[in-house]
Amino acid sequence: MSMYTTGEIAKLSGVTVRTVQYYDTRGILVPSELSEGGRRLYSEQDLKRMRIICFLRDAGISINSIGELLSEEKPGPVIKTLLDEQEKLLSEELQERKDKLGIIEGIRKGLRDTSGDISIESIGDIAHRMENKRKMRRMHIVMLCVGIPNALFQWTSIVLWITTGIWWPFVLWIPVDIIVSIWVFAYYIKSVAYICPQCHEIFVPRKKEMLFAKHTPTLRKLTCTCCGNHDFCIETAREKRLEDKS
Amino acid sequence: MSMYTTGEIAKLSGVTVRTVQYYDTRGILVPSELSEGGRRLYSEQDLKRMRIICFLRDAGISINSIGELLSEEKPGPVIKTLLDEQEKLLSEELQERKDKLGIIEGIRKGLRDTSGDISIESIGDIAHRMENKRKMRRMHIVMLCVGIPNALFQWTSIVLWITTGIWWPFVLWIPVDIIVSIWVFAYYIKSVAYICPQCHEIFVPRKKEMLFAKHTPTLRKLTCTCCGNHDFCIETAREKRLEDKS
DNA sequence: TTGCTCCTCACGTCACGTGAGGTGGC
DNA sequence: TTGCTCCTCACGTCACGTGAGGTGGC
Repeated sequence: MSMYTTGEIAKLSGVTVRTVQYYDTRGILVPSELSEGGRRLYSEQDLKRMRIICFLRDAGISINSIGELLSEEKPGPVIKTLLDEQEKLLSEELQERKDKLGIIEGIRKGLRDTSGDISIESIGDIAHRMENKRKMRRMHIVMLCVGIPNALFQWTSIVLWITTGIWWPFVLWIPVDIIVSIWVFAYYIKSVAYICPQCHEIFVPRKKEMLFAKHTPTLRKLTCTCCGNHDFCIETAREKRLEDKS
Repeated sequence: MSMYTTGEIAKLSGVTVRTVQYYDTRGILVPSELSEGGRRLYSEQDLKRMRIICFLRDAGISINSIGELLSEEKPGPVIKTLLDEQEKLLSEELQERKDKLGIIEGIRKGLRDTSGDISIESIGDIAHRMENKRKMRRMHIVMLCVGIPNALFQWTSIVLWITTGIWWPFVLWIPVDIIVSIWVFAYYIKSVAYICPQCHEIFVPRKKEMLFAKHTPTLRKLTCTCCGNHDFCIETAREKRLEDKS
């Protein structure tokens, strides 16, 4: 029977000689013969095994796992768990790359918006704006998830009252509505801070002032706790360090 | 000015103490002070730098590249090439995961079709069938890419002849059509082999026999060059080792 | 004899994680 | 004094790649 040398096995299975040698030292594909001069000689069976190893490797399964799998008498259950684990891992890694690509897109956008020279600080600003956007989006989602069901129930109860004359669901819901509204407002107050346009400090305003201040979706007219300036301030997500102070 | 310890910097930027120490030894974030006892002390500036480092790291940029970027006076062009490279790398890695997930799906399907116990050989069979499918698909694509334009031109010239009486494009195309047809057939013959249902050997039939043999899209009635059996044989992609023999 | 292939060390990769054994600072 | 935090080695990770220096086989 003709035997294959290391180089032949490598070429036939599309790997380097070094890889074939490595699989030998790892005990995953030991040549079935050795020549007198100590050279590795592989049989047709070995080639088939090598093909299977490469196939599983192409699915991203580790050499250790392939070794265990191949030494198993009944590989059925082992391979199934292995595939499950591998699929989970790959899906996570896939999502990770997507997230990273998203960050890169964000940096690109931020750089386009940057006027003048790009400095290290401007990268920091981009990072801050992106982080802020992410946090604010999360906050808005939480508020909507609580607020919308509440509003829906309220409207439904009003419609019910008008169309059928059943009034008690509306009345019963009033205290719940008040509690939910207070919670949403408290959550909102606790989650944001403002950037003073005068001194650029990030500050947390007093709750009472915030409640009655003029505002747009992203600005609010407040008195800076740092420099005392009274003007429209940019809303931003509150950092953990500031949370202790409030 | 208050300074941060290693642990504080770590907590504020969401990494481990070990990572902060590592960035110091790598020279990427050297603490601006050391206490008398040799402990690292970080300034507010250091924290900002750390945030930028973490941000770029989250985009998957290597520590080396971040180091180079931060030591640059005008980081504009450097960051742009870095982002391009990183995007390319991530896209490749993304595709790689997708391919691996595809292989896992293929193994799953193959295992469902496997009757009886799952053995190492059955994994080999699945690998072989998948590899075969891939190669056959590639072959079919090449054939279609050549065949369809040729057929289209031929039909167009016929339509032209019938509707306007201009006959010469059709006549001129006849020799081209013959050459293309021969090439497609030669390519097809060169790309396939057949599995004998009797002896399970993969063989390459004689060209003449193949040309006139009865066939379906996946089967062809041939004489096995190994055992002489004459029956419908399964079409499969030809391996490189067999190509030399033909 | 001359290329070519193959052999075995032994070290490098990348961004940290994990002890071990010792010490600073409240 | 007692925890807690921090310090510096030093080794491990994963699947090989890359020389170096030597040798088998045509």
